[in-house]
Amino acid sequence: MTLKLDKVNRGPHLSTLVASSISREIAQGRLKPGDQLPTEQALATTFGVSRNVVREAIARLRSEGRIWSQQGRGAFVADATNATVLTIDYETLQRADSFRNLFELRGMLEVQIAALAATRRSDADIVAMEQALDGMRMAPYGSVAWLKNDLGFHRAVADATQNPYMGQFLVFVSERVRESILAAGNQQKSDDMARTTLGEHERILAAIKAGDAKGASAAMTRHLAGAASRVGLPGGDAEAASPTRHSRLRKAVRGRAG
Amino acid sequence: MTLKLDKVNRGPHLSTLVASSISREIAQGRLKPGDQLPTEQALATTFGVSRNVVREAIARLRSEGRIWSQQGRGAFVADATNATVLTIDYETLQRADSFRNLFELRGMLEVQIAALAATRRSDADIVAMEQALDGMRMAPYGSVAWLKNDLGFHRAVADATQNPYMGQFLVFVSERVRESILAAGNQQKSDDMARTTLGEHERILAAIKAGDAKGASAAMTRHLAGAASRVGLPGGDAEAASPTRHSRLRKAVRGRAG
DNA sequence: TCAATCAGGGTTGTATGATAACACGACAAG
DNA sequence: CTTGTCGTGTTATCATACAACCCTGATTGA
Repeated sequence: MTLKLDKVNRGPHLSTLVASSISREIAQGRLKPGDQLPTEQALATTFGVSRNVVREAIARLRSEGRIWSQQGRGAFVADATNATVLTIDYETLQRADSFRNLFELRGMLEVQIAALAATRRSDADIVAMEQALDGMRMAPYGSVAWLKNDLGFHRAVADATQNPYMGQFLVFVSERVRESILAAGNQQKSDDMARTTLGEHERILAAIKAGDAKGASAAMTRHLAGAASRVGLPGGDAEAASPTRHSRLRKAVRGRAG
Repeated sequence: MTLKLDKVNRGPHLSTLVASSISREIAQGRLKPGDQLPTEQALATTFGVSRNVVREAIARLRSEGRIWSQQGRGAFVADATNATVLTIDYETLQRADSFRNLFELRGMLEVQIAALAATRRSDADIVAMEQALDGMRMAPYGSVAWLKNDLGFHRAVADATQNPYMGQFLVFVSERVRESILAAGNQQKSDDMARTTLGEHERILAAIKAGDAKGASAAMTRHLAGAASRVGLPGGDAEAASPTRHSRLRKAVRGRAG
């Protein structure tokens, strides 16, 4: 509760600043689970805002499961596991290792998603992937349309698992990865990259189309390694999360609908 | 915008009801991305609440990335990919296939997390796992303390990957799995289950301790298959997400090897 | 003594009105 | 056609008031 908000800072809403400020107090342990927050009035005066703004901030934290409040008593910090939403604040996203870690997590998900998609994909899923691929072919590399279709392809692969949470999680992680790339700001593009990336996508699609789970995850692993190197990351990390290292244990998974 | 809130309903906050109501409008497609929401005043009158309540609801939706607003213009529905937080509402959680899908996602994460943990774990990570295991041994099966230490063990494994997002995601998914179990309400417990579960954990720990990535993921796969059957799910589902999909191996494992 | 009741202050939940900041179109002046 | 101004509508914020509720402690009654 030390931060005094500066009115000159007129970027985000005041309630956002208050919320992230309280959030930081919790994350850094100055407010522990079970602790009672200062009263809304007290928060309003310490932050130099109206009680209304404080209430909007608290409503936000409450919806995230970070705090809970009871009329007549006050607001209290909730247990960490009570968090009902998963959020990565921009501050964390900017840390140097954030990109690497997020990329690793995404690789973990995506390599297995590709394998599962190969065994479960429907014809409609294939069509969605091909449409996204066409969208990438027509857009310039790195453009908004390109990125949109790139994400759309990966989303289509995830949806082919017939598990809606796969797509939800993958898109979330992928968006965070993209943001952390922007935060780092180190990216160069070339026509060669476009061709390479498209080829990687095509190989993924071919494997999924053929119902080849092993081939799909392998193609995805290669794609992620390539993507890693394209944004200046040693490609070995994506592979560490891939099942390729357990290849002896795996068998070719029988395809379903041909 | 058809719902008229009933004041008699005094469970959650009014802002929560308004937020979920608008949220539903978006989810069901009656409000599409780019659409402008009614003015705060209009929402207030249609919902029969004060403008203050509407603002708290909007603050919440804005923090979730579902809408964005600009002073002097209005509030607009954001693109689906703009979601800055990952949230699974209780309504979705109650659906019959939710548990199965979440369990599959968790398995995907956890099996690879186990392998990665085996190659990266520090001594402190091992200590944390052993502490959680001790906590499980002393608590009655299914008790709050037991569940807490169970989650603690899996969290310790995830933290052993030295990637903070692993634990963050795993805990989030695990909590949703637990909630969906509670929503389904089908669980029976026995002392035998406690012993079996503990044994599964011990084998995971042993493999991680030995730095055996292959063994760790295999042990985790077995554990998840066992956990699935304990909550009345065909164990094959967890296996579908694991890289050790191998029916012969599974047969050999059945009946507590090692 | 002990238990029940009640009054009071403090806190959150909600309502209401007002003002500032901003966006946008209409409209007149050049 | 361009530009500047103004009026209107909307969000962002402030300030105040009241209702609902919790907690505590005093009062009361047995």
